[in-house]
Amino acid sequence: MALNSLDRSLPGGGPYFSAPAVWGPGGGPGQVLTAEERAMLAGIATIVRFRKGESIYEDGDDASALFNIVTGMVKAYRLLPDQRKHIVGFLFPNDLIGLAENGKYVNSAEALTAVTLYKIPAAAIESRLRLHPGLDFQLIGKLCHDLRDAQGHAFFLSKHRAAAKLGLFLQMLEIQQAGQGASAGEVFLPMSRSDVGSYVGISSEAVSRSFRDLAGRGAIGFSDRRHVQIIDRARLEEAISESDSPVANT
Amino acid sequence: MALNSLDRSLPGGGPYFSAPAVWGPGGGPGQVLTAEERAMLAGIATIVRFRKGESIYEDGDDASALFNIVTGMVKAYRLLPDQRKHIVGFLFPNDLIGLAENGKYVNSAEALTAVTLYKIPAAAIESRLRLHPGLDFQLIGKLCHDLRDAQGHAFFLSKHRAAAKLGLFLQMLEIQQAGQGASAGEVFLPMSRSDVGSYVGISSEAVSRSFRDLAGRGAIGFSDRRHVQIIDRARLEEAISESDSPVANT
DNA sequence: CGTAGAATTGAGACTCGTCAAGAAGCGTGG
DNA sequence: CCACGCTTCTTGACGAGTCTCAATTCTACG
Repeated sequence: MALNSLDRSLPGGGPYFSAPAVWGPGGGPGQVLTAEERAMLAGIATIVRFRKGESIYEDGDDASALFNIVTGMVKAYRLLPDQRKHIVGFLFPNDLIGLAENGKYVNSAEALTAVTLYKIPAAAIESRLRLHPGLDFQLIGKLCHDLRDAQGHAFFLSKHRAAAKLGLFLQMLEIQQAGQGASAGEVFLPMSRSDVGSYVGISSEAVSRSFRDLAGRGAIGFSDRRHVQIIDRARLEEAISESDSPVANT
Repeated sequence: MALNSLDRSLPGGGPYFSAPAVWGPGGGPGQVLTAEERAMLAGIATIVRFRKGESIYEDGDDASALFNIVTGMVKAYRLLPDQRKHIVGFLFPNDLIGLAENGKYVNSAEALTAVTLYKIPAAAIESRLRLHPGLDFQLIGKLCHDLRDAQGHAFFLSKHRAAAKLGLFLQMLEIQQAGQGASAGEVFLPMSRSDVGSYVGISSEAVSRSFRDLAGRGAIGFSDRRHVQIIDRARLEEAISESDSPVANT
């Protein structure tokens, strides 16, 4: 519900994504596409929708398009040799998904909620980038951002206590969702406990237990299995930094 | 020693980096800079050297330049609030380091060995990118590559057994170093046990113990604390996949 | 050659993974 | 609308693996 009270109704103005400046001093919150750039992209993009649980693309498929999320949440995962899934990230409105390597997707994406996206054909991308020099700066900025996301993910995993990982995870989701207009302190968890566990590197049972512990400490509260509210930030921070990750002095 | 028998002597032909194609079917091993592009970069780049242990740049500094490693190895880390270090990656010849956000570096870099790099002033980058449309494709490719590296890092951390993490770590280093002309099966570890532990998410003691165990199994051997050889790849693989990471079905 | 830091090794505590059972939620179909 | 069944989630008990603390050995550098 509260996921996109952002002023961005579906028939809206075309693809949209932004990211902090890379080299410049960043004279503002973020670089954004110009109106012309958006219009150009809108000309080649189409709107597609997926229901909860549907697959958007799969690992190894030919990368026919790049997607720009308008509404909803998506999980990106990679299939391990033993058929299990490793969650590499969760994606939100304005995110760009479907980056490829050598023309093939390198992971799979599935809708966690109903999702609306702009689908931008891959064939059109490269040539358009040449014509619109500003665009690739956007893309570079976006990639840098994704890179930091991945490093943040690694940071979760480097924590050893389950409660610390989940605390950071909740903080990340809250920041994301606050940016989408959700009420502060409220976090929506559309993904399963298994997905959370796979992302932060613990078992689904440990997810349950640690959520319960955090709630017991008064740091968070559940109105529903999928809706958490952050009650006491100090206690949450405390849980995150208690007996931190191993080593690291040198 | 064996780190750069690659045909790339220091007075060489200027900055050099390559990465797999992103969207195209990738008609080859990698996109590389054209001779003109390298010449152009050489015109604005200078060569700098650092001794083992010296700091190349630090988190929060103004991002004055981008660096391209010619020779040597570098560690990138982030300082945690409690003054400890979290290793975010190890970098090798041809890697690009010093990406920034809003004009500030987002992590610190330190030489693990004697290092030679091209220093490319940040001020010159943006304008040059506009003049040379091919360059940003390079950069985009590079970023995608780094992104996958970070995801690979996350993958280490998602493994729970220490031996598995170290096995993957050794494989990663071997691949890197083989590309630099090192003899196959030989891995050089210029970083401390603490650095390794911080990177793969275990304590330095666990690094010691697990290396010993891997050696005991006959998977690897040490000629020296810093020089490992991979003796039995099958056994190494075995150690990596024994009782994999937790959960992940859904 | 001596000292400071790194690496190794050992012993004990604690967390989390695994296995297993029960509860709760969701969708389907009557 | 309710009943049914399946999946997901929660909770418990046990065991394995790693962290911590601490002592010892090794290495590198002055």
